[in-house]
Amino acid sequence: MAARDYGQYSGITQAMEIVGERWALLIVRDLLVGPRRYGELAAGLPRIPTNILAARLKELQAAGVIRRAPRSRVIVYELTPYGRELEPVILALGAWGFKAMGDPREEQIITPDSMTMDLRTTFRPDVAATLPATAYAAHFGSTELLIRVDGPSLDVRRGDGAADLAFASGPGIRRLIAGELAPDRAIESGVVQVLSGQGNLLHRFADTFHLAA
Amino acid sequence: MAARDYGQYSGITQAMEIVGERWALLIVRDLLVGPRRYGELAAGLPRIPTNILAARLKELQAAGVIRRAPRSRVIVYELTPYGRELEPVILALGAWGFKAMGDPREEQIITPDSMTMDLRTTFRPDVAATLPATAYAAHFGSTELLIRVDGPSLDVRRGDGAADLAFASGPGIRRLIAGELAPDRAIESGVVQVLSGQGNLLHRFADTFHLAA
DNA sequence: CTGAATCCGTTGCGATACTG
DNA sequence: CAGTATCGCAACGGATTCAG
Repeated sequence: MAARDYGQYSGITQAMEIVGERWALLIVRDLLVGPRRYGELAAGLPRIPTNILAARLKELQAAGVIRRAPRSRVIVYELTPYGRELEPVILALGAWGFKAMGDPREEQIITPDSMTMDLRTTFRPDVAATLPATAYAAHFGSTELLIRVDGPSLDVRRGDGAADLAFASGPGIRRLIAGELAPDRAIESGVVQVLSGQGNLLHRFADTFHLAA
Repeated sequence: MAARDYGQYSGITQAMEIVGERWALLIVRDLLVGPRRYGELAAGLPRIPTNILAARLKELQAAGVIRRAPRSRVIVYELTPYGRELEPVILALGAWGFKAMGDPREEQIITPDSMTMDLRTTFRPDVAATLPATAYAAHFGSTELLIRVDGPSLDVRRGDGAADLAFASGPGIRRLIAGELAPDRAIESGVVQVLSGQGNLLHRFADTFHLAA
């Protein structure tokens, strides 16, 4: 820590010394979705070496950002209250990065947790509050998310369920959320495939989840 | 980039691939205060190796976060509009880290730019708007800042100037801002030394710059 | 089978020296 | 003053092995 600290006394350097190491904030991101087991974290961060994951978990624990908790016979990792206060940081960073996203590279995948946080990032509670409560079932490759919007509140969880609109999409969904692609065009061009429900509900989805440039 | 990317298609991983490298966000932090020359950046980041600074500047430029600009015969680095959009990220990170700060370690220093951003982080525009316009001259070791609060707006610049309250302080100022130390106690205990003006203006300062736990 | 620890090759970082 | 070059080391990446 002596050679790797920033030698400065300020809020940002302090934060960087705690969560500035590679992978640390991505672990926090996934834990913002919910408590996770070691293997679940490894699965959500496909390229993380197992020794690095173990090291980060220890460091984040020592810093009071996460804790190990026994949950019905197995260990899960979860954020402490202080760790949960990183949510605004993750959301701000996610919004900033979202604008720089292009088309996905070959090896880039979408995980349920990363998609969940991207949805939280782009969610507009003020807009949603003016719209009727709606449930969307979204299929991104093999990951299925049930997205429930009710007034200004958002709930995303894995799995399927009753929904007003069910659709499948690849990474092209980003262009819909970014406003680069109109909902109608998204359906016409096959970027989004409506599986059930009225296709024009995709307008509502695009209004609810949107990040202006 | 192939071995060091995160292999995921999401806003946060995209952001981390651009500004996630060591030192990158600290460079952005200092540039949020204003355009800076190479040597000024090096001086503000005392422990950064010069080759790393050069490398980061190139990477940030390539990513469209900063640009080199000629300013009256010399080159300065400045944020692009997109780079400036990192301000909410830096402020959120700074606020989070601020809460974890303890007493400074031996080698930790305070730079004018880092202190300026810490002040911006803890500035409460809503509170300031209810208070009279006030100018503070703050001396932290060898760095002098002129802090002008006028309604909900804050202006911090280096150097001295006419002020309603001039004071000197060491890193103990953090405890004042964190609310751990009352303004009166700060003066009594010598943590803050009033150089000119009415000492009770320090109350106003503590109200204006404050971060609750 | 999950949750790691170990080993080793590679890369990025830290420190210092050097150059236009 | 604004970088570039060099070198040792610590951290990372990948695979394998080990413990509960």
